[in-house]
Amino acid sequence: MGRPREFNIESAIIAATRLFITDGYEGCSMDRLVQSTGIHRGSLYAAFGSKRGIFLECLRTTLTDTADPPSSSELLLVALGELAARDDEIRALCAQAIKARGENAAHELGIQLLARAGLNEGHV
Amino acid sequence: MGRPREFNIESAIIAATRLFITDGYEGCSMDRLVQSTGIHRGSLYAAFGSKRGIFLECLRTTLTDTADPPSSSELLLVALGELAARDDEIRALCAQAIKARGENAAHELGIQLLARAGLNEGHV
DNA sequence: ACAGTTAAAGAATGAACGTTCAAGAACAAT
DNA sequence: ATTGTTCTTGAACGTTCATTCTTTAACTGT
Repeated sequence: MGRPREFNIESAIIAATRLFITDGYEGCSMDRLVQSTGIHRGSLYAAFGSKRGIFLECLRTTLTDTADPPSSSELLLVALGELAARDDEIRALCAQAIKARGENAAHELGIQLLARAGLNEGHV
Repeated sequence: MGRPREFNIESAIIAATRLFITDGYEGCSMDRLVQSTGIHRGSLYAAFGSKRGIFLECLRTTLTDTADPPSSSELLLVALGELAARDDEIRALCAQAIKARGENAAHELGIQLLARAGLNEGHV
């Protein structure tokens, strides 16, 4: 029933995740999301409801699907830095992920924060 | 020569710093900066040149004036999370501050990141 | 063939953004 | 008193933002 969906929602999430990681949440516009996912505005809104909805789905997928913590930390970093303080649902997701990381979660996040900022060990 | 400046530039920096810390860089609009510093648009632009100029001055002041690292870490966190990767001048300032913090800079930043996100030890 | 339903497509919407500008006000120097 | 300079003030600018809406296309069931 109805016209079939032409885009793959999973690859859209992957593309959006990549963009959120490189540009941050506020730094990433819907225009860029439309452009980089290859999915049109209306379709994105029909599928996710809002920009926040897209991010939420990316975060959920990343945190549950990704086996090794380091690679899922990048989006977690964005969530913690820009969204968690003001968004209960996102904060809860973050809290859960951090608890799962155990003792040195803070240390690893700090390292990743520096790496993301372009401040790797030694070379300024 | 000329009309004397009526506002105190240092207290403007303090007010702006507070706002940047609570709202982040992108999350803090010029409207709110105008409102919370009590200085009018034109005057802010005359004094700092741009929104980035305001932030840069806040960061410089915070990093050099503040004796204890923890309290200056909050703005550093904002700089690292939103600006450093794309802004050479800000990245250089951050690099210097981090070098000065020594070995466990990353660990302390991670802790502060979690605190800022509202994820303090234990209570979710 | 024809409803009925769902997706694609992108123009349109209004609010919010950072920034600039023109007018007036307050001072020093002549 | 006049000129030159600097600051104040807030309206206005063009752009970009997230979101909505309308139209058209593609499919299923009758």
